[in-house]
Amino acid sequence: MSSKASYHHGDLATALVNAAVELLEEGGASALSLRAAARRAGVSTAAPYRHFPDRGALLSAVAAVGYRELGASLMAANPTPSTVDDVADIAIAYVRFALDRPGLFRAMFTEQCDKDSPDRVAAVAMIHDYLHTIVKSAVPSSDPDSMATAMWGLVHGLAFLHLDGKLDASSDGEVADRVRTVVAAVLVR
Amino acid sequence: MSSKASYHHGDLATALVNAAVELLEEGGASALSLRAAARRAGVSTAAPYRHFPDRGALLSAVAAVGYRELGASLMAANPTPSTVDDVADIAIAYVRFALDRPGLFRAMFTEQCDKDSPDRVAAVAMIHDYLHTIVKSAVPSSDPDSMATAMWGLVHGLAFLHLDGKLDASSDGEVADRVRTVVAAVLVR
DNA sequence: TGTACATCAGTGAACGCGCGTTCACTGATGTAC
DNA sequence: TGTACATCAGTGAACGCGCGTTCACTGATGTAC
Repeated sequence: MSSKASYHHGDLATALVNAAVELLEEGGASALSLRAAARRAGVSTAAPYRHFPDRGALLSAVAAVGYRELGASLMAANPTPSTVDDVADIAIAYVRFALDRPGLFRAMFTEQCDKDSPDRVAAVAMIHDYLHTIVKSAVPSSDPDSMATAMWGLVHGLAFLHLDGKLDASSDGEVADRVRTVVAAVLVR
Repeated sequence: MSSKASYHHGDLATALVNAAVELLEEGGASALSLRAAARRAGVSTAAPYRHFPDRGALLSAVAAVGYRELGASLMAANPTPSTVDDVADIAIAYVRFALDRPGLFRAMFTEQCDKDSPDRVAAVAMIHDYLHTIVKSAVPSSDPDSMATAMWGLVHGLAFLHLDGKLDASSDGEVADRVRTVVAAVLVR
């Protein structure tokens, strides 16, 4: 943001995280390295170590950003869900996020999870609680906790199966239809 | 098997795949390399290239083995499922496979899928069909296709959420209970 | 049954690569007086 | 307002590493006659 081409960067930590997210989106999970992020941020190889103790710390920061953005996507899809169809909107948004930003999505879930990072834990909890609230309000059930976990498992699994080519993801519309149908099959009773 | 310590190995291709699976199970997805597999098979760095054109080919072979073993685990869990509880047995077996062999499971799903490998495609289809048959016979539904996809998505998602620490996987018994409860919440109607 | 030879499956050395991380350093910043 | 100095955030060169892949090679195998 502050485009001062000075010796001091200004906000290298943020710039590195942004760079890392871009790398993830362009080149997949394997494209993320401290060196590549530094390169993209226009800074020397050693500079990141002023802000992150090691590679894992950068990765945690990136994952935290990912969780926040996933949360925002879900809420944007349908701010006040009250029917099964509303819930399906959110399910579709979850799968879409994975397909639109596969590198980021994989980094969030596939890499080792350091329990240490409070940012990360909080972000995960937020998503879980959100799904919980939604399911509770839109899907009356005798066991809403299990229903919420089922919902998370279901959308998460559908996301990965599409991402990994086990379910056809070539048409956005078909993916959306499939997710909606599947969610309906499970929730409508 | 043929323990001839000769110049010619006998069945290097198989030995390399086995070595790769072991590496995956011991060190996770990052531990799999052509060089490491060669090392473990007791063979020179260049030898694998007599049997696999490149790293990806080895990976595909490994994935194919994984699919076959996953299929076997599912069938062993409950050969003739006819009730929702029987289906839950199979769901538990799916999640357990992921937790018991995380490296292999990740390699099967997380790595790039070359559509070329017929072994791989066939193995995936087999699992899909199997779940399909099970769900159809044990869970009457107006839309059995969607129900089968839901089932796959659900168990796949639960597997990854446990694997990545989003759901507590520290107790085998609790995991099994959770999976059973969630499956019941979705299937019982 | 014995020998010549093509083929196959290994060897080992080398290539270039990008990586994470450390080091002594230096330029910029901001605070105390 | 001006200056001395501590602190902070960079630099750039270097370390050792394991990787995928290629190369010219050689030992073992099996087939034709």
